[in-house]
Amino acid sequence: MARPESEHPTELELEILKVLWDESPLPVREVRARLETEADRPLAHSSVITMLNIMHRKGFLRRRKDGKAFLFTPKVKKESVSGGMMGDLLSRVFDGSPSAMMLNLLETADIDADELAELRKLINRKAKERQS
Amino acid sequence: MARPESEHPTELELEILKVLWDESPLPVREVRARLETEADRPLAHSSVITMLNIMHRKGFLRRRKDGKAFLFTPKVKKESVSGGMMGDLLSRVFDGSPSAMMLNLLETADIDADELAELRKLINRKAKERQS
DNA sequence: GTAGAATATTTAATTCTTTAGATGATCTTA
DNA sequence: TAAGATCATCTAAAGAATTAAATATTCTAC
Repeated sequence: MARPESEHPTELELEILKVLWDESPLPVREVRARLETEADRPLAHSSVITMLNIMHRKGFLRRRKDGKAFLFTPKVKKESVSGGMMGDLLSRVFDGSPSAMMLNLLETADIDADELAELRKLINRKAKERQS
Repeated sequence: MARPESEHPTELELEILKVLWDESPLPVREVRARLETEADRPLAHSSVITMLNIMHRKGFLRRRKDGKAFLFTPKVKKESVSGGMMGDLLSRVFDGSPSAMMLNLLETADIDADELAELRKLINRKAKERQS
């Protein structure tokens, strides 16, 4: 009768993953500090522990005891999470059409000339790869 | 102490919006039928009403009485919702870098030669627009 | 050894999301 | 006009997400 647990990280979970992708392993205390300074998310110590444990249960993190404290490490790669979330949006919003998604990106995001050149390069590289 | 209401439609809300973007206005009964056939989402009549009313409260839908039944119409455009969700992902996952997002799309999605050509065309068109 | 610091565990409160039963109102038709 | 169909409202249940207080444990410094 309720929403099933998402396979993708939630808002806060993603913030925590970002902290740990940037550097890990980290103890709770450190994760808490960085959430405050880097993500402007000041949480109580116990809140952070709760989240970290939930994420451990979900399989997003690895947890290892170091003395009396736990150290946390991401178990999922940044690329795979991004890819999963992109794929999700691609299928749910754009009915699986990459060019529809791309078009939206071009229209919505404010992209300067350098970025456009960069994008063109990416496409050319991809086109070359395909030929092999 | 809890999660704030999202500015973007949730999973089920998006399915309902898709139905209504495809054709509207529609009465509850019709929305229900299409959710079952098109989205493989068989819900009780009252469940659909509840959702539609929530979405009305959130400002996603317009509601108008037709005889004894209500007719529902989207109040938000497909492009604006897609754009919002893309922008959200762009900032939250790719730190606002469109080319990082694009790269991910190219790597993850399985894009054929025609799609690639299409994407190149989109970029060229955008580049031309920028010059004006 | 005792006070305090640093940890983790337990518990729970709040809001959101999803689902739907029970009930009531109104219309149609036999 | 009474029964059934059709629709809305009210109510609520249960899981998910977010936050944190209260409590217990263990280490450290005096």
